[in-house]
Amino acid sequence: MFVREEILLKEMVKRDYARSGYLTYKAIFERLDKNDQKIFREAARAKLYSPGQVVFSQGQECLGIYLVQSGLIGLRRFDESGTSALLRLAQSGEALGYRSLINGTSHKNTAEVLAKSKLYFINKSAFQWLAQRNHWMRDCLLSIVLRDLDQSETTCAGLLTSKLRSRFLRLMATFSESHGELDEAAAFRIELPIQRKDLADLLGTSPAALSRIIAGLQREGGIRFMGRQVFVSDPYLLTSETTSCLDSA
Amino acid sequence: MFVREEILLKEMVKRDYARSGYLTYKAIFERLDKNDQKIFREAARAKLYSPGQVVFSQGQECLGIYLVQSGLIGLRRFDESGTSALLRLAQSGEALGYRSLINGTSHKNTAEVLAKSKLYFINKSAFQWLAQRNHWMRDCLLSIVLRDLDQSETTCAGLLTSKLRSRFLRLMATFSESHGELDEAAAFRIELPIQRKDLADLLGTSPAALSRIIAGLQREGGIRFMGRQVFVSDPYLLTSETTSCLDSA
DNA sequence: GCGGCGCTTTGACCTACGTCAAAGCACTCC
DNA sequence: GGAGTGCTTTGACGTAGGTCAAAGCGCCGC
Repeated sequence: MFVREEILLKEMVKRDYARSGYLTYKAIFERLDKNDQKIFREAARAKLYSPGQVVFSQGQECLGIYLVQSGLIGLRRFDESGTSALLRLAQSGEALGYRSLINGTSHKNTAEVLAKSKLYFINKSAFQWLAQRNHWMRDCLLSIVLRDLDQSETTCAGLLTSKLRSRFLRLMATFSESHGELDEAAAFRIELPIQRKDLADLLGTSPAALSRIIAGLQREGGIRFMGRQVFVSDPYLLTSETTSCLDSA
Repeated sequence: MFVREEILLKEMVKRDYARSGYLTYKAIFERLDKNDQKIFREAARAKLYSPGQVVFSQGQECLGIYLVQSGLIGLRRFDESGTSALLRLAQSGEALGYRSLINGTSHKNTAEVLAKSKLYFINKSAFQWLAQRNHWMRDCLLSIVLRDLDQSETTCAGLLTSKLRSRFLRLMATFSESHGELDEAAAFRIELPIQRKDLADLLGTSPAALSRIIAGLQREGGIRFMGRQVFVSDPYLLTSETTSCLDSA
């Protein structure tokens, strides 16, 4: 049992590394030639945002792309009746708004700031100029979009088949990859980047229901929640949970 | 009221037209030069499938792409515990499996035949050869994937915020675009392309629950279900329904 | 015609989750 | 310090929808 945990943790760290190696705008920037890097740099406008601010709104015309330098942005979709859901989070290295820019539509989602963030803005024409001259950028964008699509379909599948509890644990598992670290006291420590309300929106539930799920998990043991800190003493909790709870029987 | 219905129906037909004008593999084929069209034709292998057959399975290596000539294919995702969900449907004109081909991964979904279908198979190397020589194909693929991503995010948002009933009505609305027609008796007639069981899988529910939703709608009036035929006498049903039923108050 | 098979509907029951409101906490501002 | 504000948790209650099993209903082959 102990050995298996060791392996699991190494596995987690490895995945973490793989994740950071993902295609980011920085990788794209570095592939530009000197001249285009200059164009890029001159076009980029840095701006600081604080929580609650809106970067762009659903339905707005797309004026350019935003690159997340630091912080955390949430992409939210509103339906006709005004209710909304958090579709995904964008963190350091990711680009926002390029989709609408590519196919010339208005923004499909609202980008809202969840934590103090620094973004670079690059206007439409500069981006298109660069994309025009660097054909390989299309390929990069294609693989980014493919990855996003796969992620979206994965969460879709989760929503179609799994209960709240399972989805929450899976969400914790993904946070453990991006915001987790080994801990001497617990086996694993996760620093949640967002508040309960937003966690709830990400899971399509209410803060109240989420709170109960958390209380339940804590009662059962293996995991402890203190504000935004999560201590996982049984890492299998995060990976083992499947839809039908067959393994708990 | 009557006038508004007329407008709505015209609107629907217009959207239907727009939909058929979407980027399909046929459009791509027609843009190839004579020589590449020949390569394309020679590489394509036609095959007939009947309901229940599996075109390719999740986890399998991707050997090439499939083009739907006629019929209907469902893309299904299984999770670790074996439960599955129908993520989307692919009909005439659409391509399957190109995603895994582009980024060189194994298939993420299982393609299952929902209605008697004719597919063309194009092997990996022929496709890559064509894509190599025709750079604009990347752009086409990019916009196809962007559209798919938007669709996926839209259903995701629906799952996060809406109740079964609303999602079902929205599904009917999309079917009305692809499989609906004006009808002299009812205002609108939809021929559902799939059976209840699959409808349920598409909505992430059980056939039993779906059956009750249908019975309920029928009791309230404005829509009638007879097997796979749906008669909509109040087209607003399909579009008006939003999450919180504010408008029914 | 009859039985047999898969799909769909119905019924009865139960649970997960939504909703609303109150109370508990943490943080800031005065 | 105390009041105010926003987030989170808890409680009480209602309901949508899951589950299982039985019954209805085409549809096919014989």
